[in-house]
Amino acid sequence: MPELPEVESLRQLLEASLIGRIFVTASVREPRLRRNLPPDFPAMIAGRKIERLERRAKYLIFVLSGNYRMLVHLGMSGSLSHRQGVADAGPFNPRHDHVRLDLDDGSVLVYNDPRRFGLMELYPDADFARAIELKDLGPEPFDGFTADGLWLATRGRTTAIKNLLMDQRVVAGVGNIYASEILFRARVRPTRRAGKVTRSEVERIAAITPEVLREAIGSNGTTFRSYRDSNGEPGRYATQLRVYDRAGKPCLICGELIRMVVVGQRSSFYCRRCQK
DNA sequence: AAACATTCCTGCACGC
DNA sequence: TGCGTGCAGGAATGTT
Repeated sequence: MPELPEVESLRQLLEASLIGRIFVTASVREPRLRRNLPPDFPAMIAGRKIERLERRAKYLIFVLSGNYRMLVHLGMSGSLSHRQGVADAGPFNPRHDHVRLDLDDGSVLVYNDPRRFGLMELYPDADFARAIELKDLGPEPFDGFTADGLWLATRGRTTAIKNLLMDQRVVAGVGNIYASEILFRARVRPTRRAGKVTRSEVERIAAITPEVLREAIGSNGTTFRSYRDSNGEPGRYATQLRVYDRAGKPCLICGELIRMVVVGQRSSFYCRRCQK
């Protein structure tokens, strides 16, 4: 499901209702996620209070009492829903509700992920700093991502600029949908060799990246197919997408028909007149 | 029925 | 040769 805007929207929503809550019990119906959930997962999380909810790239971080953290990634198809009261916690989807976390106020947090590309992991704080999931991540788009950094990352590179924008070591949180959106607004074709992108284009990309993500967060993200927030509401940004999934439709700027091209095995969309 | 909001791993080519 | 890096492709998986 999620790129940065969807995860951040989820974080904000969950934060409102989850801070101060305590995990009472946990049940694991299907431990086989990207990595297997360990058998002691329920025992390790029980009794811990949620002190803060943070986000890094596309990861959600539950800061727990007793110096523990829970890292959650939603992969392609994951979702977290927070349901008030056990009574309306069901009916659970028997196949894809993999983890159920019961809280001290009777509410329930459910992790659902059909394709199971996602991740849930508990770390003692001491190990968290070195968590392999986080250690190679680049700067956050709103904090530390600069034109200079992107310029350096592109020099001498022959891969397409869109691949680089989706490389989590270059900037953390941009995925397939927003990469197309960002490059459309920066007027750079997704297929351009990264090393051939000019300094002024790099500056446009670096400036527009946080703008697009910020706007998407403001709309609670994009619901293209299945993403729902923790209340089951779809994101509203889908109606504001300018090129993604618009192949064959007129460019909103010039009317030229939007093209679809595969870059790095992912569908990419662009306007051949507006984007060089 | 091909395509998919992600990440990780492999193998090959190239340069030192 | 051996090692490091960049890049492309594939795999994990269930739905629509």
